[in-house]
Amino acid sequence: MVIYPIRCDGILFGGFEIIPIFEPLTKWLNISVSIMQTTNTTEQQIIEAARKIFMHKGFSGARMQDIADEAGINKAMLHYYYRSKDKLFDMVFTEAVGKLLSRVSAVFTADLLLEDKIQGVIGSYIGSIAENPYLPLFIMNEINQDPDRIIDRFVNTPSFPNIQEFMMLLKSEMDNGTIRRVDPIQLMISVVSMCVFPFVAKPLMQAVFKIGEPAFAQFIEERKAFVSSFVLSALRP
Amino acid sequence: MVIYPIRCDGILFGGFEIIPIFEPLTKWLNISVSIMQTTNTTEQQIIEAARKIFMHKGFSGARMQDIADEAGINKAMLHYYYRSKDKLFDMVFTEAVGKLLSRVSAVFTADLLLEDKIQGVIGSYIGSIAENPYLPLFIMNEINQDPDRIIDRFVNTPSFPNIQEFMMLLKSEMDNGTIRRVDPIQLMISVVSMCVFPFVAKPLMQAVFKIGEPAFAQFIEERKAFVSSFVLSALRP
DNA sequence: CGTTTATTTAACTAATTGGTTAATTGCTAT
DNA sequence: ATAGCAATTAACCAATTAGTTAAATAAACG
Repeated sequence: MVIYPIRCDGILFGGFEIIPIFEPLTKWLNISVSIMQTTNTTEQQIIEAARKIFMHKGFSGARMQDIADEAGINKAMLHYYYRSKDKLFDMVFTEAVGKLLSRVSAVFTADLLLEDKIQGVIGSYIGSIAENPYLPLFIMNEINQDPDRIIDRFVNTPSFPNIQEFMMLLKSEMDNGTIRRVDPIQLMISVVSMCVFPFVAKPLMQAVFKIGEPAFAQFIEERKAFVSSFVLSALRP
Repeated sequence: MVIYPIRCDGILFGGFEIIPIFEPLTKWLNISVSIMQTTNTTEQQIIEAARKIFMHKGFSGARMQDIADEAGINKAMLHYYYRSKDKLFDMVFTEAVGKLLSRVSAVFTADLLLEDKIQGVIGSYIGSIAENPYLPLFIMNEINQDPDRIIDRFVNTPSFPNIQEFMMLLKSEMDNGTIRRVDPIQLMISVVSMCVFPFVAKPLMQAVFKIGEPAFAQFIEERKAFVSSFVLSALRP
C-alpha cells in the first residue's frame, strides 16, 4: 500500500481514499502551493512541465513521458504525485483558468466609467493572454472535446467575472443615450473575440501577413489601443 | 504486393511509388470525387467519416477504429484506400480548407462597393462556418501543433483570398475620408475574429449565457447583421 | 545510531493503436 | 464458367502508452 501525498487526494481523489472532511484544508494547501512560484518543489516542477506539454499538444497529444522528461524526473513520479493523467490535467487546467479569470474579473468589477472599464478589460484581457498565449486554444479545445466535464469548473470558478452587472451598466448607458443601442451579448462576444482570437490564429496570421515574432509582439501591444478605440467608436451614438 | 487505388497515390504518396506525371490527372479526379456528394462510394464514406471524427477529436484524439466504425467498414479498408492516418488527415484537411476559402474568396474579389463587400464577406464567412462549425477550431488546432506542415497548404491554396487588393481598397477609402483611418491588418483580424470566434467558443458561450441550440442558431443568424453594422459603425469618420 | 517514513527509480504489465498480411468474397470480361 | 482483378475481412504484429510494483535511496526523528 503506497501512501500518496495528501495535497493531491483532497480535491481530486473524490474522497474515496481520504475522507471528505479533509477536503477544505487540502484544497487550500493546493491553491497556495500552486500560486507561490518561489518554491521549486518536485510537484511544482511537474505542474509547470505539464502545463507546457498540455498547452502545446492538448490532452490526447500529450504523453506522460514527455511531461516527465520536461520536468527532469521519472515517469512514475507523475503518478506518485498526481495519480493519473486526468487528474494532472485537471490540476493544470483549473489553475490556468483561475489565473486568467481572476485577473480579468478584477477590472470587470472595478468601479469605473464605462469607457475606462472597457479599455481596462480589453487591456488586461490581452495582457493576460499575452503572458499565456496557448491558453485560449487549450481551453477551447478541451471544452469542445468534452463540454460537460470542463464547463462546470470554468463557469463556477469563484473568480468568474460578474457578467450580469456589466450588462446592466451597458443597458443604463444605452438608455441614457451615451452609447448606441446594441445587443449586449453580441457586443461582449465581439470584444472577447477581438482580444482572444489573434492568439489562437497567431501562426496563421504570421504566415498570411508575413510577420515574425517581434512584429507579432508589436501587433499585440498595439492591439490593446486598437480594440478599445474600435469598440468605443462603434458604440458612438 | 498490394495494388493501391490510383486516386490516392497521385497527390499524397509524393510520387515515390507512382511517377509524378500522373499527378494532375489523379488530383483532378480527387477533387471531382470529393465535391460531388451524390456518389456514395466507399472512399467517400471514409472521407466523410474521417472528417467527422477528425473534426471532433483532432488528429491525435482520433482513432482509426473510430473512423472505420463511423464509416461502417473494416479498419483495414482505411489503409487500403488512404495508406496511413497522416495521409487520410491531409486529405480531409485540404478539402475542408479549400471549400471554406473558395467561398469566401469569391465575395472577396467581387466588384462591389466597400460597404457591400464588407457585408458580403461577413455574411459568407459566417454562413460558411455555420455549415461546418468545427472547422475553425480544427484548423487552428492543427496549425498550432505543427505550423510548417499545415501552413503551406493553407496559404498556397489556389482559392486563397486576395488580401493585398482588399487592403488597397481600404487605403483608398481612408484617403478619400469615406472611412476612419485605421490599421488595415488590425481591422481585418478584427473582422475575422468576430466571425470565427463565436463558433470556436460555442460550448463556453452556451454555458455562460445559458442558451440552447436554437438560441445559438438565432444568435449566429443575427450576428451577420450585427458584425456588419458594428464594423461599419466603427469605421464612420 | 537505527528505525521509520517519504521520495525516487528501473523494470514491468495490460491495454491501445497504427499498420500489415494472407485469405475470402465479389465483380467483370472473355 | 472461369480466370483475373478489385474490394473486403479477420487475425495478427510491433510499437506506444498509461499506469503499477517492488526495491532502493534519502530524509526525518527518536
